[in-house]
Amino acid sequence: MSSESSSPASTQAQGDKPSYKQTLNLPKTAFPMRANLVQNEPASMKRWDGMRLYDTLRQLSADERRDLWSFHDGPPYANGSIHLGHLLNKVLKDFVVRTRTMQGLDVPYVPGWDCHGLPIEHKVMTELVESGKAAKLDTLSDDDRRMAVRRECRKYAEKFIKLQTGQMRQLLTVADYDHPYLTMQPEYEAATLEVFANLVEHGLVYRALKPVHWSIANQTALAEAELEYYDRQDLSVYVWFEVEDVAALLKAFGLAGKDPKEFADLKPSLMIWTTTPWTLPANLAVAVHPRYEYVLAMMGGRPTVIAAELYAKVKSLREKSSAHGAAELGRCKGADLLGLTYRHPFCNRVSPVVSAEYVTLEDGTGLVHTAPGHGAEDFQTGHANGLDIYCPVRADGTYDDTVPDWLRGMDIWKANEVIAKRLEDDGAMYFSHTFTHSYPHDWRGKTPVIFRATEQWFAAVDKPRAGDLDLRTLALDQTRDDVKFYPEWGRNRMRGMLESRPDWCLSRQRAWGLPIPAFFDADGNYLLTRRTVMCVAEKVRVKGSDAWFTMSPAQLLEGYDAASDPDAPDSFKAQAWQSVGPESLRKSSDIFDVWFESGCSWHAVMDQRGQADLANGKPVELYLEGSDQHRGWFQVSLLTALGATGRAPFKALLTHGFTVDKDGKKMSKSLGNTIEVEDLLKKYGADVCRWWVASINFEGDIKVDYSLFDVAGESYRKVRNTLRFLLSNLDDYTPLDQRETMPGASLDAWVLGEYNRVSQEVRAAYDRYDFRAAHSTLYDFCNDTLSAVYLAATKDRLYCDRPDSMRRRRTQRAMWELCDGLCRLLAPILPHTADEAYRSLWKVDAKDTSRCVQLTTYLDAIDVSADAAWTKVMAAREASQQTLEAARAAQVIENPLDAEVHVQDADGALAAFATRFADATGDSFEAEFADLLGVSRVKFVGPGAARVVALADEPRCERSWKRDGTVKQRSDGGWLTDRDAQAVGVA
RNA sequence: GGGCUUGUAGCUCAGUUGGUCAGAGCGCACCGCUGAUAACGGUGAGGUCGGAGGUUCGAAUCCUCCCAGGCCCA
Repeated sequence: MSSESSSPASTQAQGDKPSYKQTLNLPKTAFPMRANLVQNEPASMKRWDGMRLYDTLRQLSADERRDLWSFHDGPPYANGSIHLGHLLNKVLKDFVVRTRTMQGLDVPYVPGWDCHGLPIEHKVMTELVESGKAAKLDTLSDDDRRMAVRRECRKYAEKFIKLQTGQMRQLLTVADYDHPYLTMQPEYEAATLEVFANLVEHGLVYRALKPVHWSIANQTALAEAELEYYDRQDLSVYVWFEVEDVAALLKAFGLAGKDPKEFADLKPSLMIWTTTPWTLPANLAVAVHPRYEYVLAMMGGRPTVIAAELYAKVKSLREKSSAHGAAELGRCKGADLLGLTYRHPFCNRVSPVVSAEYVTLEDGTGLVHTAPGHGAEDFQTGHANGLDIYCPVRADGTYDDTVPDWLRGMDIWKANEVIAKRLEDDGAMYFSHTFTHSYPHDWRGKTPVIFRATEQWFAAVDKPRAGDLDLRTLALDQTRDDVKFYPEWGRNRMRGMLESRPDWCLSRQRAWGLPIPAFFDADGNYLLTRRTVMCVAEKVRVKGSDAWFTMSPAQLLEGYDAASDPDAPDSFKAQAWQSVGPESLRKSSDIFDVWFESGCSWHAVMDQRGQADLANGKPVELYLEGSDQHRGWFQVSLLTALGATGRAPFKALLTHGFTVDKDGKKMSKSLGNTIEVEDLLKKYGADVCRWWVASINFEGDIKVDYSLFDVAGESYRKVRNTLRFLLSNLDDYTPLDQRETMPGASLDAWVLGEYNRVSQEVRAAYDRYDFRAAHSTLYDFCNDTLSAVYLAATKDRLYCDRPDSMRRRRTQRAMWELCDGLCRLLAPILPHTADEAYRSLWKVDAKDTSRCVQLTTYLDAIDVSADAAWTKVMAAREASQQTLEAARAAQVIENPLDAEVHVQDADGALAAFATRFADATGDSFEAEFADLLGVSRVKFVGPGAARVVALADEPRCERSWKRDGTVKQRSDGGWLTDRDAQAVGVA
């Protein structure tokens, strides 16, 4: 308009351009648009540390007598840097702690580490070997050597605990990092022994043979991780085991017509195959697969039982003729062979055919030589069939005296040939040849390893606990009825694992761990009672488990008297022993399986620190770990607690899935698809990483890719900008102590009502650990309800109204509540950003620690009652947006402020509401609706009359850019609406 | 090989007990704003719900099998 350039207003403004800009209340805030998380999060951390946030929360809880809500951290292994799984796990735990804390509960969180165990010891031993120190250690006494290794292991664990603590703190987790629990702490070790003492008392601990990997060269047991596989030449033998009960054999193959006596002269036999002939003296059974098919066929002149599928293959090893079929006498299923018996080819005994599912048809004969003392599967089969765990091989790799005399004292490797020769001579060898295969070797000595049964300590799963049910039944009962599972399918999964788990082998033959406090006398009898364990526990509580290695049996048992211990074996009570005393005892050299230690944390941490009291029926509220812990920590914790107290240590179990790459594949260093936590933190900052965690469905596999963090970053920025916009419009606002009530007809009441609903939804989602739902509800609220609707609609009044107009102040009050409430709802997920915004809201400076969102609780519901008509208003708004968009597409208008929209008000509800609105607020509802659409004017019209009218010909307010029909030239020469004229103070 | 589990638009996910359940957000495309501006607003296109059978009047939703993943065992 030509008149604009000549108006006084324009000349009063700067230079030649007309402007009312400096008369507006434009947004202003110190809260930056760009978060700069990587740079700014450390400052938040420092501030929280300075105010001792964790301790302050505990103090606050004590002062306010908050209810305790106990949460228990499962200990990660003190080895290496934290990985994505840790990030996910620790952040989820932090969500739980923070959401419950903001609810007004007392939620202490003690982080822990699993410190003992093979991975560390192995790593330390490797370093000692490489540096040449290991050889020196081997010259020391057993106790001294172990102590030396243990010292190195402790240093190693401490180093990584420190490293991981720093990394976990970078994730902005709130925890008692000054007082973590470590499974190698004396008080933890002592408490572990206390639990063990209870298990011993309840008769659940026993000693039995079990095959382990054994290094003959070092006379020590080895773990899987200590094996290295190299090629080795061995003798592969196919051996006949002559059937004892020929009649039963004939019956199994449906050959009842044959005469057993006559048939027996043909020496009908089972054909087995093995690559370790030296284990044959320990053979106690032959295993078949119950569903496979077996044939009885002539091989090498004997009626031979062999898997149907392997018959031709094995027969061709020795017999070149192709007419195999003619030699077949009968067929049956493996199940039909069960219970048959055979004579050992050179030991004087008869053994049975048993069933085993692991029998395969890839190699051998389908009939598996089973030596329960010399193989893991053999052991299980032996157990299942009540066989002895027979192991005639001594620690030095020679046979003991239970084998035939021609083998006694012989080295097992030499025995391979001797046994083969004997089988040949006796006509029991069908075929043999040397072949090369991959075979496990000792990582240190590079010598071949064998499976050898050794005495181990076990916890019985099926034995009745004194005066009670057995652990398996107890565990199944409690996981069926008493424990909650998130997600629910965890129940089924864990119960399935409980149903099939074998007895728990508690012992390991290592140095870096908690010793099993058993004593042996010269005859091999052991002393292990509740009292002896408690006696040792006292020493351990003072000196740590090193005491076991530095103290003598007499010192360790000081204060213990076998004679008065009702549980002590008679041999230890006997007069003769009493005169010799504990000094004559030998200390056990076994340590506990590390799972036993971590499985005792409910007592060692939660009981001891007063956060739970299982014996008196106060278990922990929640354990939260990856779903692998259904078999791991959850299960071992359950078993130790049931064994010691009869009760489950937790009320609920929450599991998350595992991180996979963007294609859903497992992450591994060898595939090169791993992503480092350090890199994510450096690139995105903790709050964005946490925002990402909150966005995922953690129950299943979790895809991880940088692009997903980019998305999380974008989404974070939207929320941040909403907070920023709220803050920037509150710059000139101070909340009044007394809250006025919002007129229910006002838009502000509507948005606060929406906030109340969202707040309730978010808190309910937090309650059920549905962080994803909370995340998306918060996100949608910021974007949709606030950014697109409320903030867009109120911009005009905030900028253009008189600063202290009632309408503007009312909106500012609503915005204050929104900002305050949002900060608190966001705080569990975005601790840094929420606190940054919260502090900005209160305008406290960097050093000021008087305000901290983490010390608040969620805002109570705001006392408003929005007019029910707002639902219709918002629907009409959406419909009108379509009308507007169509007009824009038809080029009726470009800028919405050039438009008057005729809004369809079919039932007159809007018009009716307009009256209530005007009465309550003193403002025009048409103008309010125009703001909701971002247009200049609105009219309510009847059905079918919705349209857009262009207002380009009407004068435009130079201040608010509206064409609301009141624009005219004012006393200062500017063209203004009535409202703007009043705001500027011109007539 | 077994137990549990996952597979819905390019991406992340909603879809209670089978019947407007084919949805949301991001991304993308187009438009607007330029007084939230390394921002903001509006509109739109996109999927035979891993595959194949089956039950049913009707299935993403129940059953069977298969394919591709994950955890734990063997």
